[in-house]
Amino acid sequence: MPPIADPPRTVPVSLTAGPVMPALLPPGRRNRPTIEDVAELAGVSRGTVSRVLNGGRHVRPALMDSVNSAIETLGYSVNQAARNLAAGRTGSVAFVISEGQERLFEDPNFGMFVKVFTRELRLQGRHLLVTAAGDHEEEAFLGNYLSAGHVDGALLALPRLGEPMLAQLANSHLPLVVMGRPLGFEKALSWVAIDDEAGAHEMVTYLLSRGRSRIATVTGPLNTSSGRDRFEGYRKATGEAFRASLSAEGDWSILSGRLSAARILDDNPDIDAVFAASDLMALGVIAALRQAGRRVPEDVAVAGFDDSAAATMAEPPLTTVRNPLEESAIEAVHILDDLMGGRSGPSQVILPTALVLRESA
Amino acid sequence: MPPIADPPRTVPVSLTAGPVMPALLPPGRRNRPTIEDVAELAGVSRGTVSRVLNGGRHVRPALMDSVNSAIETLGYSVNQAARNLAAGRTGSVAFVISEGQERLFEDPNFGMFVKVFTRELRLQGRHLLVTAAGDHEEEAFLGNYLSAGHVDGALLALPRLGEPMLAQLANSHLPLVVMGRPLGFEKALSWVAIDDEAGAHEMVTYLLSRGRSRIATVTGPLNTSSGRDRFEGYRKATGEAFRASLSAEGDWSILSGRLSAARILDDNPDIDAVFAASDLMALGVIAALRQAGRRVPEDVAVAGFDDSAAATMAEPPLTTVRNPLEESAIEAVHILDDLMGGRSGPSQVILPTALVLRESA
DNA sequence: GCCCATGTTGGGAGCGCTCCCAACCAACGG
DNA sequence: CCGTTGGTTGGGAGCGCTCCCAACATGGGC
Repeated sequence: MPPIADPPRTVPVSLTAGPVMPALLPPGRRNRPTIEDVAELAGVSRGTVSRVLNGGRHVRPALMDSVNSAIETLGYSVNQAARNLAAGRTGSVAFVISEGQERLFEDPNFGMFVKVFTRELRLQGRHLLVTAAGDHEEEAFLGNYLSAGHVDGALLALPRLGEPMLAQLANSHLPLVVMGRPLGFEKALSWVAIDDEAGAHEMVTYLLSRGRSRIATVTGPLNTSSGRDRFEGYRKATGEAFRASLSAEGDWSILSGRLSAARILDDNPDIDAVFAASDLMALGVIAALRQAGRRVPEDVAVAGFDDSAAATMAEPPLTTVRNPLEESAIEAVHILDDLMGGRSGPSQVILPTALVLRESA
Repeated sequence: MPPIADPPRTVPVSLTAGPVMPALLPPGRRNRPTIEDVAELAGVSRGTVSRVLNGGRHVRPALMDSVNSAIETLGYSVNQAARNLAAGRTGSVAFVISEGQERLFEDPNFGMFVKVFTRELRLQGRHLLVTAAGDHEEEAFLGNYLSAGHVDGALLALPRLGEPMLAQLANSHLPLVVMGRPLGFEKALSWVAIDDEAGAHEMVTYLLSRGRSRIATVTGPLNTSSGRDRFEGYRKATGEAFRASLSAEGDWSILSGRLSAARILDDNPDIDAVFAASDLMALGVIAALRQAGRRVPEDVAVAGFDDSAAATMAEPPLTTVRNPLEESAIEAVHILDDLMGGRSGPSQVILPTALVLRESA
């Protein structure tokens, strides 16, 4: 097939019914039926079709039916760009994460959030935009981008304290929902969190009730609210028995669990339980314990937090605290919807956790 | 602050509060400067600004500068909805995954793809829409949605053979790029894959060269091209020594690695190496080996595939095959861009792998 | 039977951009 | 000097929708 340069602009095509397409029509345009086509077929006006499309208020049932069947036969679906332009919204919501650690992307929570956000948002006809700020420069850029009206709202997962972006966005008038408790902005912002402290407290109390008395802990990063709160739960539950040398700070990862447990074990060979603030760290703890010749759970009980997939796959299966991630995500999207619709002011939700008993403790 | 109805069009507001907004302005609209504002400030026409915005062809450098500085001072940024509507494209690209296994979302690859796709697409002014089809009904819905012109193109991660959606989409005229080799559509579609077979072959050959002679393998799912190809590489490298009982099929997960290795070990207590088709399965293999009293790598060498984060964190660190995920993702987005721009037809890319030697083998 | 409240319906006026054509300009050759 | 060429510029005409208002039904109360 020889390449043809500059085909004649007007091609004298013989009668092919329907509009002859210049073949180079921008992708996506391709004769999609418009609201006008639907209106004509249904014998109503544009306005009525639009009303049906938006819930059908003030439309007679009979008309609704004919509009709907016209939509069906034409295979019509609304053009989001047009809708967004006319309605003055963008139809998309940002999922903002600080990518301080590359690792965040390998975090199962991330995938879960993306999945649930996407699904729930689509029910509202909105899109999810995943945005990550690597360094501070990107962060500033992102802040501007978000404030500039490219999105209708944002879901934030900025776990660390004192994130500069949080302050910037909090002042931007953009509807926001924070995943986790945003320390310093608890009143001003909407957020969805779980009861980290209660969950940790319950777990440690359980351990105590099973006769374990020397309980160590590997905490999450103490510059995150979850890290702090879970530690606080541990601290309160241990009460008088609390000793600083029984705790070490991890970073949620398997490796940090192993290292922290090894360190604790050096100074406290007599521990009989370890509460790890995440399942992954619990995995590391078990590895360290084994290496030190301890049996789990006979010699040392191990408990995790999150009830992630890793918990069931562990050997032995992990006793842990259920972290209702999916519910959190759904809740967040609903709150954001209300916020964007001007239906409510800042609201906060704290979801309960639950003990999940398996074999490791 | 009393609400002000209909503020005069030009308000000499002090810098603090910004423009006084009529409170009920639809979200996202909020007085964003338009292309017209920029044109006025720069003393040119709308058309010229638009040209600058789209690359600046046919615009005098002097004008470009003044337009750009007007953009700067106004903090203007283009309204995507308007641009998309006028240009007849949607500005978004779908990332389609079959969610046969819930697990996919916990797959680090998923996060990596989302991240890289998002980043690269944004450079093109496009958005990523993550879409997953759970059951067949959702799948049909999704197929329609995609074909209906809601996106300009799609990136597909449908690893299993004979995905019905693949056939549907392949006929839809929608620009597509498949991640991995789409068996049955190798010629018709664009795709980006890695050389699974060569990578596996190289690894097994390496194991052989180190004196290991009874090499087992835990394969990936054999209804995926990667699963097949990696197995094929193993098979060819083992040559005459190949024995069916030395292989077992896994599903990429840690657990399946452990179970498969245990099974192989039962029949073949004398193996001296295991090639697992994924790092996660290699982790499971190591666990099973340990449980059976074998030392790694002294008694049995273990090799993985992917060079994921899990590989470095393993104990001992995993010898594995590097899977250039990020490069694949970038390549896919570029190919899709060319496809959407009508700049090229279907094209296929196979990226090379590389041996990563660590301590497990 | 008339009036008003309430519930529907039609269609004009944009939303902010790109596309495209006509108008313009400068430089060049004849 | 004029016509021509090729690069630049302005601005009209939409893209497909929502919003809103005026017009029109309908029905109950008087």
